Amino acid sequence: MLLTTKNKEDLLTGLFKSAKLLGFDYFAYGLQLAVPLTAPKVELINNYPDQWQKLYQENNYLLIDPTVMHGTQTTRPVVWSESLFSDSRSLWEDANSNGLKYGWAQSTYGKKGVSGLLTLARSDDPISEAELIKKTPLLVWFTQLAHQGLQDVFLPEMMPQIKTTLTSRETEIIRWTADGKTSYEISVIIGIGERTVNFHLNNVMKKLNVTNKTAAAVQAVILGII
Amino acid sequence: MLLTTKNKEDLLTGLFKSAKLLGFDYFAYGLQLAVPLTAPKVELINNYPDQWQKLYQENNYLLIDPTVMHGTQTTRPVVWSESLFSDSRSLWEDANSNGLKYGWAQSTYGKKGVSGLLTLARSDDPISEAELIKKTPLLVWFTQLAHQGLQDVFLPEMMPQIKTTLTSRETEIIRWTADGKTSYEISVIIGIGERTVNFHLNNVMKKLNVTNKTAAAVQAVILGII
DNA sequence: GAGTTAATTGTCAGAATTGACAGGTTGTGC
DNA sequence: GCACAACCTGTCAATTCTGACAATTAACTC
Repeated sequence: MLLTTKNKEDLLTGLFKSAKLLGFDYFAYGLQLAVPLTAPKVELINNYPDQWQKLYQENNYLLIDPTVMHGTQTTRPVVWSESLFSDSRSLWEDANSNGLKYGWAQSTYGKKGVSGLLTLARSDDPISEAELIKKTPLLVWFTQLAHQGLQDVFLPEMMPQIKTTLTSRETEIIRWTADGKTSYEISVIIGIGERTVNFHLNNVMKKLNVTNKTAAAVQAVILGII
Repeated sequence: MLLTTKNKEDLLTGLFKSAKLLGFDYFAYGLQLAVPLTAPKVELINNYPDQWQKLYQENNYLLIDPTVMHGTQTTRPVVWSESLFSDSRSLWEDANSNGLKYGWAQSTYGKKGVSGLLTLARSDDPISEAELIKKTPLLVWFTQLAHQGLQDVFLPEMMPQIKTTLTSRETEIIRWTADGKTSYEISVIIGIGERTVNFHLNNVMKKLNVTNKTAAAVQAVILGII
């Protein structure tokens, strides 16, 4: 499996092909960021039938998808089943009628609040216990590889802030700010003018593309800068 | 191993005893919080000789301890060795002369920015490759149990904020705040008076024991409230 | 019905932040 | 020597936040 490419097309082709080799016609991956907190960005990548993709989006199935719920709770793999979808019958039935009958999903949590959910599915041939026992290690490994690869490709464009670097003074000041100190207090603590503190804070806000200290501090924490 | 007690004394006694059973005279555990960001709280628990504890603290060895450095980078276990301590000779020599010669350490990352580092050490009998192969699974398991137990006991008193719960309105408002919205903007978004937004923000700040929005939003993110 | 929790709104003064105008210093690498 | 990055400082107006004084309404539990 050659998943080391940084090229988007090649990566996706490789993933779809690998999914096929693992016995699944469909490959789907959802990448979710922690930000913005009030409406986290989500990117969906898959080779599902167009009609199903459309249905899924129109009905906002993402919000009630039990495999997504499961993935936010734990990184343990889960196999699609009648009971799993008991609280979302319409989703289950629509999926079935679009040829999505048997599936396997696992989520991953990364740094910087990034989480991913990989799903493999097919129309025929239920997933047996024996198949699971045999393939689980491969599937888990595949999940890791896919997560890594897709994150590398999609994260920079989904989260441009990720590339920001702060100078040492900026880091120092945003850290104190995150602890709740005012500009004046920080100026006393590190022995510079209050005006200078605000100057640095301003630069941090520009770099992180936000309009106030609060958002800057939160971003810095989420990005792991401080 | 009975590590299910919530009683501090019993837990420590149990841990020390278990360490002994695993072949180590000394048990040490460091618990570090993410907050305050500028001076993260640290709690050290161990049964090292008093003199060594004193030395360690006086010389601020925590800041240059290579096992600590390693633990912040990765959760892979590490065995004490001459080369590991090559950049901190005095620490290594002082440890040796206090009977701390052979050791094993592993860190763990938990939720809410909590991380722990468990160390097992002894004076005699080097840790052989064979011993490692045989004991690693046990040691890793022990680390998990110790981390869980110690976190349960020490976290509430180290991090009283952890018990805070916000009402749904408060959560909603602090989330928008963390995204950088002003009180007025939030009042428009959710359709209430600006005064009311500030009232709720005030309550959040009181609950989290901070004095401004910025610190409140950062706390909320770190605590996983939003 | 009494007590509790959550949510809402009012006013106002003092403090802090934000954005926009610039300009000067220090150290590093080519 | 010169470009460049990082750091430091100045003023000022408009906006925003913080803390302190309360008070009312709705929903739920006992």
